[in-house]
Amino acid sequence: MFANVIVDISHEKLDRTFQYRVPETFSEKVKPGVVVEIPFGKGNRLIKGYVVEVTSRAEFDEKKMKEIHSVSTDGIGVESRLIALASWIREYYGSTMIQALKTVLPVREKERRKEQKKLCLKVSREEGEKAREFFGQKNQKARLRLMEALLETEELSWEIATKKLNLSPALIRTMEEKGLVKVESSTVYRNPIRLHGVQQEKKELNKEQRQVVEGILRCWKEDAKPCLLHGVTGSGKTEVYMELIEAVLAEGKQAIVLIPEIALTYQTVLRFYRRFGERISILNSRLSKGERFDQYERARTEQVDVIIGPRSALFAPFPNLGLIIMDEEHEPSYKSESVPRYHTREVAEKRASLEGARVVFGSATPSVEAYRKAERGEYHLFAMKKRVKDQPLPSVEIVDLKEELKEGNRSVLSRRLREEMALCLAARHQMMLFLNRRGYAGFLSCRSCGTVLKCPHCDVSLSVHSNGKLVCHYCGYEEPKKERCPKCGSPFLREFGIGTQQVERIVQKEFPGARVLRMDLDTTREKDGHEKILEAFAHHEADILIGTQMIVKGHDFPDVTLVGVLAADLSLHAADYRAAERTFQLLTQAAGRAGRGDVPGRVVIQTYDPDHYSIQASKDQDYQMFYQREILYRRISVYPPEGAMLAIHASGTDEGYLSVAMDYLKKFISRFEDKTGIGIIGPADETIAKISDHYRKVLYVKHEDEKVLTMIKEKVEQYMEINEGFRAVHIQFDRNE
DNA sequence: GCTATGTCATTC
DNA sequence: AATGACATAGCT
Repeated sequence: MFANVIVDISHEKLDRTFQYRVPETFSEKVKPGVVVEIPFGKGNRLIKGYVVEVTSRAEFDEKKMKEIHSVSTDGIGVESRLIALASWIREYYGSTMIQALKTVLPVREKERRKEQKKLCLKVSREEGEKAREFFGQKNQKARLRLMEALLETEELSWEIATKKLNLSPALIRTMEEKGLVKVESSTVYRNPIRLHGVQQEKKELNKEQRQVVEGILRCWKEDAKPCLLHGVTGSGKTEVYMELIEAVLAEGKQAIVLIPEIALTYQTVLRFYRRFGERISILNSRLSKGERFDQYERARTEQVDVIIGPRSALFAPFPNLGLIIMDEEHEPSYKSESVPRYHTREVAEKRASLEGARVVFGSATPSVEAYRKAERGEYHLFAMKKRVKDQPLPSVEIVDLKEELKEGNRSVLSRRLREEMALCLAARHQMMLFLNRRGYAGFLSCRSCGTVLKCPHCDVSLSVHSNGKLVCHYCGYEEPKKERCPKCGSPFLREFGIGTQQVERIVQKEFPGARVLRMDLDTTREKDGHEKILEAFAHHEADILIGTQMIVKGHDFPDVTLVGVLAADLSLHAADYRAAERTFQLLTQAAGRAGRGDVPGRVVIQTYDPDHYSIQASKDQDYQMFYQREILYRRISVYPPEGAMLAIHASGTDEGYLSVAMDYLKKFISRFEDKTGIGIIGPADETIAKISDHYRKVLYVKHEDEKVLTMIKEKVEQYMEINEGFRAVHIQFDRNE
């Protein structure tokens, strides 16, 4: 039996596993996550390491392999539990162990500890000067350098000594043995940003919130199942979370609060500070690697006991984790976009079960996956149906754009929406116009021959920017806007599709007096741009906010009484089985932005497909109706959660080669078809068949049981490893996408 | 030929 | 990161 071990030394070159033989006597104790002592390097010095994988296959010359020296008894720390989690991530999502470890044990890189080691003079100045002269006479340059530096600055950091003065560790040690210098190590934490003088306060819960809190606490006593809290926007889920956190802290345990990156606003953070003061730490993308590491360190040493942050906060190394809260559980940003492509919901559940912690998922529009589990009794379900201040839910109106077109209105603004906008402006209220679409600009197409201008490196059309350039959103390729069609030379190039920029122009023209703010990739590129715009809007510096997805999340704007969704079905036509779900969630959320103050809100949804169930359901804010239709669709097509999917994404620079490789892969997988009853779809081009000159194809494997897919994934990994032909093809796995 | 120092590859 | 192997400069 062999164990793959990562060594406890932070250096890039050692950032991989080493294989050791497991002596018979330890074979019981050695498993992923266990801390072991191993002989390492030429001197076989004993160092600590973490077992990452136990295998019967020797991946290294057995004659040269060393044995594990001993199994550490105190090896049940946080790290080992996180490594066990990484091991599961590797197996389930498909990645190398290193990739999994990197997501789970963040930044164990260079900036591990700052100014950890220092050198200083151990003898008096006179003796030091004597020594300096002695080394000078004997022409011992390195020793001379060290003495000179120490006589000058008194204290010398390890880094400067080894890098700048080019002193070897061996030399420093001999100097230490001679009793001339002293090596001190200390840990310095960088100070995180703090909010001072914030009054701690606690809000009284209303009856509905009270009931939910009590219900969840009761469930915790009975079993370890996660709880799903389905509460309409504005029902005060955050207060419930805080109450639950309080209960967990009272037991001497710690809590993690996960929120989508985009919702991590100053407002949210402030609310948590008010309640938990110094005991809380915030992780966000603005922290440097070092600062981030310090936050984790503060968690490990229990200087804080609540951490709030986006998906990476899930891996906070709390020694006694009691609760994981995942707000807006349905948010797509919880799915990692890089390998391992884990979903935070699944990993949170896994971590909780490994560490005996509780999980609470919350959402106004739960994901179909989570709701299905609640329906099956795998989660406890709680509902909050009322808004906190008893505000009525906004009234929603659907406008059929086909009708508008028939009556000769070709503008992006329907007559109904324009009326409402005029009323809203007259009342000095605010409104949000929501363009349900990623990206923004339209594309150029030739009216004579129909050619669409495309990126030469990617299979997407080029977007028209206001600066007069054509830009590719996938690889960044740019070219000046063409006057003539490159194919037929016709000067009649037309811009298709609309983006926020165009909407802004139209609104300005239609309502010249209104102050308009636009929020999209262009206006938020600068640091904090996102927050600044929302802040400005909150301070009533504008009447109309135009934007994409990003404006419907987070902030609370009490003066917003009108929300307009310009083209609700845009997200409906994505080539993705979750399109209807995304649309429903976005519309419900957008609608939830209206009427958070005293004046009831109004919502106008424009669409070409007014009868679609996800649009109808969002009109009445009827989650049940949406869910019933959607789960039926998933069941019929065997999509998750009514079946599991494994996507095998492949890319390569040679299209023909890639195509052949995928056919081979399909043939290989087909061998398991009869035995397991898996379904294979594809191979097919990805939605975007080429990005940055890399062709992309995808193969889907379906089965009711996810374990079968894990097995298939494992087989494919092995097959590719043996098969030389797959060298030029890059493969990534994805679960349930 | 010896020592102090610098450079480099290696770590299961 | 830390170590030993090896190369090289400057000395007796």
